[in-house]
Amino acid sequence: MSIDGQLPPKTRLLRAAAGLLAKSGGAAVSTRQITQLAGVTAPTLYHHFGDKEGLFDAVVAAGFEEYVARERDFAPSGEPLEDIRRMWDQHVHFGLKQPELYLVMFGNIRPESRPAVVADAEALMEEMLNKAAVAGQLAVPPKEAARSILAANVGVTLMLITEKAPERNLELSAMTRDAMIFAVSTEQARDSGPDSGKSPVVVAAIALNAALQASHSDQLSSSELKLFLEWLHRISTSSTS
Amino acid sequence: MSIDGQLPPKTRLLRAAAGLLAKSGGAAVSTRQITQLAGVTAPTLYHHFGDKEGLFDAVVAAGFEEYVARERDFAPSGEPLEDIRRMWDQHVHFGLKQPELYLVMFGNIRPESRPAVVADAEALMEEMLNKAAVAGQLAVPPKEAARSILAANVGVTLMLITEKAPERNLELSAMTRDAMIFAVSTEQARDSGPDSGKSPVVVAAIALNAALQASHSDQLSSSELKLFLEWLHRISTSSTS
DNA sequence: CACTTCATATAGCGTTGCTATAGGTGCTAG
DNA sequence: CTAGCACCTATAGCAACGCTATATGAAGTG
Repeated sequence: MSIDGQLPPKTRLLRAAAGLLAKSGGAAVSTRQITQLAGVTAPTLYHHFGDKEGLFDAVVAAGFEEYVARERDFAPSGEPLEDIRRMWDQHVHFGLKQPELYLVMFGNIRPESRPAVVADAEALMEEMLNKAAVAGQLAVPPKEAARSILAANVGVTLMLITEKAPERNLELSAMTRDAMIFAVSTEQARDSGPDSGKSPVVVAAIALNAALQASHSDQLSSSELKLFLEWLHRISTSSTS
Repeated sequence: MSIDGQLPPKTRLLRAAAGLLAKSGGAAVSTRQITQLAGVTAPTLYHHFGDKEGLFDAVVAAGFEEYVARERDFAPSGEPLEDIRRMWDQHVHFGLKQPELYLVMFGNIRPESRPAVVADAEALMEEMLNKAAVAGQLAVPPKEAARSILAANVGVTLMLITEKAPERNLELSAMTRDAMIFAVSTEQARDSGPDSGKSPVVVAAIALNAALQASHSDQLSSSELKLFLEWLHRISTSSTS
């Protein structure tokens, strides 16, 4: 059960901590557990890492290296904004694959103390956004864009982590991702139209009715569609308000 | 320094915990600090609240009540989307004004365990988005929109909390907020290129869906309605390939 | 060999969340 | 008035925590 080999104690501590952190299911991991698994006593830990957080930072640094490395390998596509998209997805993927490690990195939030790893992640994203800016695809300063996107990215990942695996809906991520990228990009050609009005059930039903007839949606079979339209007609001719 | 008056110990514990939590600057607050300030001994705490987390949950519940109350008071403006905007801002404001309380509510993340308060906040936002959906202003199902917006909202707030107060840039919040709201709304793509945005069918279906759930129309029997809603759901979640 | 330096161990401090047990307090029943 | 009962609170202390003062061993250098 212990981590032996003739590896130096420092390495054994790192592996023990990473292993326990990965298996613990988010529960707290004590220094005693770590030192015991590493086959080492307490002072050794504090000699090498200062304190518990120092150890965790070291573990996180290793995890982040892996994260960044995968990031950079994939980087060189022609489209900077497409790279950002992939960066977002890998961020989420990393968080869901190693939730405990991710939470040590991004979930350990305290006021006025920003973990170094956040700044690193921000720098990485900013660097990529810079390319987009050079290409004239950015409508916002890269720094602000990076912070904004990263904030949303972390928020989404944290929310997905709190969900039980089977229920996870990655659509949430994709949608938020595209919203953020679209918002900072220059491709928007918005034109706020004169909208309005309230549409109660009847109006909505009428709109749907018209829209359905005009488009060839294949979400419903023809027999289903027929019955659907009949009900729709019933609703839209009723006088609810 | 102690909380006296002749208030019952349960109340004193709540106030002591809330007070310490607010002042502690994010540092951990111990049960001994709390019980001492409340002028009470340990077993009293555990008799009333079960454990430390139970106490904090109670404090959070109170804080959330305040949060929701302020929310609802401001709610009734004409424009649902404007209400969402204000909701976002109040969320951020609440987080920055009481960071410690906010972190207990939203920052205490663990895998597979979603705090009840998150679900409540999500429900509150979904409720508001429903109004927007009824008005035909939503291009996405309210549930998904709520989760997405809330995720980004929490992410931004957490990021702002980690910054030291003087450096806080609320532009980050405003920008992310508008990006998310814009993304779920129908105001985009009104003049519309080929593949920009959802088709009218989808928008109408979403609006009708929300409207039907809001007003109990009796034009359809319950079994018919069930099937009808199922089809509607199929349409409104279809991608605009 | 003496001396320094680095690395690990022994033992224990102070604090944490929590609890087994017992004692008070106020109520209703006889 | 007293007996019993349910509720609430206190005394005292356990096990686990992060961490450290101090000591011992090993390795290299003059």
